[in-house]
Amino acid sequence: MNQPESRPEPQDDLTHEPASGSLSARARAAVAPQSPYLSGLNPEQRAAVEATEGPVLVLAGAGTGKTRVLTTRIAHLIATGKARPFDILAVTFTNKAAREMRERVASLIGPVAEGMQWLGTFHSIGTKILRRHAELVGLRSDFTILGTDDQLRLMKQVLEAEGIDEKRWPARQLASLIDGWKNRGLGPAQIPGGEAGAFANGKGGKLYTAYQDRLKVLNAADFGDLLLECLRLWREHPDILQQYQDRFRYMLVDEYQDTNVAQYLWLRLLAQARKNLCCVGDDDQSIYGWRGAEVDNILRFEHDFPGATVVRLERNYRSTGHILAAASFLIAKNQGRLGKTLRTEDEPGEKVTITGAWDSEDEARLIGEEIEALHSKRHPLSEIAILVRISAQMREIEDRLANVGVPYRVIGGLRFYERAEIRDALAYLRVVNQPADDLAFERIVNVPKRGLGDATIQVLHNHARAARVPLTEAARFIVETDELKPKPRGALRDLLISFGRWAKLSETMTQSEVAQIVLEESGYTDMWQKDKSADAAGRLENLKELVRSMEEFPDLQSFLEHVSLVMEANETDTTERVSLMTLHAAKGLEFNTVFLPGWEEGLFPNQRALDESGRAGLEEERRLAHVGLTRARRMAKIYFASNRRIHGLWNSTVPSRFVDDLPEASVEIVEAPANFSQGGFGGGSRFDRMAPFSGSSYQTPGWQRAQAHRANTASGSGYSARGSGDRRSPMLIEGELVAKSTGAASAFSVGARVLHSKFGPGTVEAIDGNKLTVEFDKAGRKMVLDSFVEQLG
DNA sequence: CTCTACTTGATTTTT
DNA sequence: TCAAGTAGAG
Repeated sequence: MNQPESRPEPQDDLTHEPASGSLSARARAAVAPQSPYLSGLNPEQRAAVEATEGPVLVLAGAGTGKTRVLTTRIAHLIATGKARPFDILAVTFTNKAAREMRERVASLIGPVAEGMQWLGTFHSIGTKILRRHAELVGLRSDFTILGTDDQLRLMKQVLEAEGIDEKRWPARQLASLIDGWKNRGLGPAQIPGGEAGAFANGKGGKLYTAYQDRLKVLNAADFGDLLLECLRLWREHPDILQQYQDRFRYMLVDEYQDTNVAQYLWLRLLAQARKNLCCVGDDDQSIYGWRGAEVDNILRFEHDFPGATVVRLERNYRSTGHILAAASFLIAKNQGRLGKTLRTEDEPGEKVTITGAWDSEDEARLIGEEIEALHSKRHPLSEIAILVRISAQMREIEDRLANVGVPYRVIGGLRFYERAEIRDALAYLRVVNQPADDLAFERIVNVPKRGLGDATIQVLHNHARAARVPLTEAARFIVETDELKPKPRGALRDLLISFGRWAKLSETMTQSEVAQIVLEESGYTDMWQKDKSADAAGRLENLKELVRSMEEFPDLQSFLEHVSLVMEANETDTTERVSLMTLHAAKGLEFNTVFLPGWEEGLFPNQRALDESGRAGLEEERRLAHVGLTRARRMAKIYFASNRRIHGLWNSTVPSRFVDDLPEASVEIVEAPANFSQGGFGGGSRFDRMAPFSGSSYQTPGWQRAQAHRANTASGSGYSARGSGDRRSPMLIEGELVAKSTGAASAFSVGARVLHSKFGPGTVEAIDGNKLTVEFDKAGRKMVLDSFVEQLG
């Protein structure tokens, strides 16, 4: 929700039966035939919009007008009188998507869209429902929504109370375990026997129960609860479920491939009665399996909802031919998919380019130069994006862009409300608003430093637990005793007095005035003003922004609600900048030109994804590659580096297998310009003469070998340019290695002892073509090209 | 209680 | 490499 909870709702909300035969409805239906909103749709889109009754699955490939279908469908339901705005449940994953949907519906049907009170994220709608029936799930209607940091703090308390060593069994791990259960819709009583014992010698289940109990005591819910408790509510109170089934005459879900089991169950319960459920998604863009999303939900749809209408949107309106061909060819390698074939009527356009760099620094340099060139040809910087697999790749690119003076902006990272200063400020306000909010109190009791450290907190906890009262109350008691030393005792008393005073103020002043005063008097603003680190100024700015934004809300309560679910940085920055973000953050966006660095085995596909999830992991990585490519409208530029520093060590790398998954006809290999400025040999000097890419197939082993060779040349000259003491002449190495890797199979065998020029001696563990997995004595396990090592002995 | 020196370990992230 | 989080001194 992007508006405060106080929006007026019709009183008859849950009981009034919509009169589908009413005069007004019939009148609106009569207008429908002219419906201008349908005119621009292609036949498939139109089918998806007009199939209003029964279950509908819209498989919407990238750039096929998914949002358009969704919003037009809503407009259609309303305009034809089939539903009133508040009869429609429309769920998204992000607030941004919800906001955009609301705006676009409004642009189609006008301010009537304002009446769509059930348009929002799963979590905001879950919250709304829970607040109405909070008592039935053991909460009060003003329950607090916990962020991840509060969650972790609470988790630590639970571990401590159970006497579990937090070093051996980290709270983080418990948190992800419990999150996993919640994602699967499992309450403490429902976790499978084997899994309950997965943590702290069989205490997993017990800890989950204890955690849930603590949440209830604190009158709090974490994000998972916002859905899970709805499920419990509906299962235990079928009459309430029925109210909502009646209420939501039509249901729409965006990004259905991202739903987890809990969300699926949530939707299924609601849709059971009327079955007017329309899910829009793209199995090829499912990239959140690691946080509980079940691609299966979309693959299973027809089975779960028999008789479902399935509409495929395959006409792409975004990308040119070659880009689309590359993306489609790539994703076709995946097994577990429903299968779509994207097509475009656009021109073929430019081929997807693949550029090899010597190392990551060189890669950043090449990208920087390319951007400068585009910029000088008046390509807008705001239409350029650099999409990386992991955020660690960003630094080097940022450095380079900053160096050459290309303005950029990093998208993603911490949300506004996740920043420490915002969470701190909110914690103060939470305690003012609700003195029993232990988690908030604990967060700020010693921020800024007041001399109230672990020891004091421990005393407070003991008292609070013994007397079964909140920390603030325990504190009030303790300052009257002499249990604490004079210094902390005085500090604690002062703090309590302040909180009393602020609470009084909040009765008469507006919440932003109160916030201003609280931040001043607590010394919090002072703390950052004294801080001389680079980001202190920004933090103060954020605090100001927080206070300012509070003015829009009727009261503190509704502000806190808004902020825990919705708040984000306001992006008013309109300057021309290149966007830098992770591939995950890029989903749903599009740019004229997209740079895709780091296409190397291990990095992308990410080794860890492969290790942890095997083929499923690989396919998700491939979908990520597909998402990356389909962000581009006119140009997609892939890069790989032959050497990359990982965890501080230089690794030699091989190009990603995804490069080989691309269709040759839509791809162009670009020879990176020689890097004279670094005094190197120029990775391609010899290479150029050999012209290995002029041949027919770059997908053959021959191309692989060429890459191997290339990697060699690059590292050889690269290292000698760095003067790192490579005694052998690069040219000589080249000769050796070419000879070595020309053979069909690797010259090495598993168990062989080898020597690598960078990593030293090691043992070959596995062989995959010319790629060796070697366990190095010092450097650990690495994947290297066979051409990089010498046989020992 | 706080500050500094050290160990440790390291994707992707919305709500 | 480098950031975050912990252990021990002041």
